[in-house]
Amino acid sequence: MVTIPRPSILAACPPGSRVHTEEHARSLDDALLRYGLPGFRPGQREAIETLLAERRLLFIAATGGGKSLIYQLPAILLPGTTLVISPLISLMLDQVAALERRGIASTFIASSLPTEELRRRLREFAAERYRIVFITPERLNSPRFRAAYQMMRRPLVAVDEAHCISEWGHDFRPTYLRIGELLREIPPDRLLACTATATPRVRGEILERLSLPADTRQIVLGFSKPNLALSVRRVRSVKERDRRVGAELRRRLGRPTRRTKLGQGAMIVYAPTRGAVEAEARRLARLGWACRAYHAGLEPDRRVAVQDAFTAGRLNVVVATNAFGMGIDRADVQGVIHLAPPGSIESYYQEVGRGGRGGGLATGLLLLLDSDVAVRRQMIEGSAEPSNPPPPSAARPEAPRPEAPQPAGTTGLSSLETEALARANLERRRALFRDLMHWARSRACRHDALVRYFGEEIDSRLGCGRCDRCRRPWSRIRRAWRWVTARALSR
DNA sequence: CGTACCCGATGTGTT
Repeated sequence: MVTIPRPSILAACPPGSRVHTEEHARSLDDALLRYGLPGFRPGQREAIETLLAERRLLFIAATGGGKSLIYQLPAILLPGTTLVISPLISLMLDQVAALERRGIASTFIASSLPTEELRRRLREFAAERYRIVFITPERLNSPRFRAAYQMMRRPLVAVDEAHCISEWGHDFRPTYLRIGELLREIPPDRLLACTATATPRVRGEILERLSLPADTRQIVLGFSKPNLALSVRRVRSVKERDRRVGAELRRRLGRPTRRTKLGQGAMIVYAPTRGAVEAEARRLARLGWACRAYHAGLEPDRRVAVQDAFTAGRLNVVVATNAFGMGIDRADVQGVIHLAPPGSIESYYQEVGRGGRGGGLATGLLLLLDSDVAVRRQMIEGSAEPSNPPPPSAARPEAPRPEAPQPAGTTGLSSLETEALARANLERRRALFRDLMHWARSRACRHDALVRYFGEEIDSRLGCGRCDRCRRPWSRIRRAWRWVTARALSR
């Protein structure tokens, strides 16, 4: 474990800026009006005030809980350029579009831009023409970017989707683990991390990796999604799995139809591999559903087309790998089906949480077929091979790579250390999957167990009343009994 | 056997 001794990466701030006053509060309301909103939603004002007064905050709220306002409002109030670190270029596009509609000068800087445009934006950035600039964590490595930012005012850095630090940093996108380190020479006055899903453990890791003190205030608005009706079904064969999927689609959407509209309902079907996605999408299309496959192996244009068709309501079923999700905003998703278990409760919660955004009832059906569970296990075991396993020799025969056992350019780790990290990461992923399977097999209320996993206290032991566990007869009787005894005791 | 950034070495065709 690499621990960073520095207590804080925040820049020293003039003491006056920490004082919170009546005047300050009024300027918040003014800013909100200018922003175009009539009032704060629960928790938002407190979060912004905390960020302004204490200069650091970990903010956790379900999707739609108004996370972006927590950095956007301070960005309007504070002089200088606020930086938002975001995992996906597609997310940055959405955010910039939304800010432009509000008349806030913002942009993103990413490799997707033509060189000339990239240069222009860097110039404008350096001249502090933007209120908010979106970047990926990798951009913090760029010398040109760093040099520009170093000369600028740095009121706030916000790490959006901060769970990526823990979810991706350990293997897939290592820069996520180094954000704190990369900010050391360009320290912002304030630092905000926000996400919709993080266990207490992950929250601790986020703070640690960002070099924020462990007592940094955490505002957690809650994980409960009572409108989700969750169930887990063990299935014996592919045939039975197929039948369950079809039945669930019909139950939620009615008869298969190719004519779909926004508001009529939609479903997301998650599959573990690209191959399984393609196969299932073909099967469902044959059955008459307006459905498309989505995974990272598709042409970029096609991915955008499928996502747009889904959010616009021209499709009501998407079969996808975990590539589908972040930034998907459709209110009438009535259910999420998992053909196979994802790698963790965090992933499951993120994915199933794409249902019921509009507040209506939505179902989550997780199917467990032994061979699919095995596929997930293989993915976990295979993923943590020492660093990136080189592609099979057939892939690029004419590219003679210089003998470089260590890509030692960025990390100064010995092979022993990298191996130890890989092993720890493997253990970590095994444990995450164990937790998911434990949850799947547990007899507790699905909803309550999920919420408890994320560290939220549950006072009512009555269950959600909607999940498969709560709907079993013995469970209903026990619940009724508890209710009666609780009432009797309270007299 | 899934998830995404990065701009940099190399090659091909144009004026």
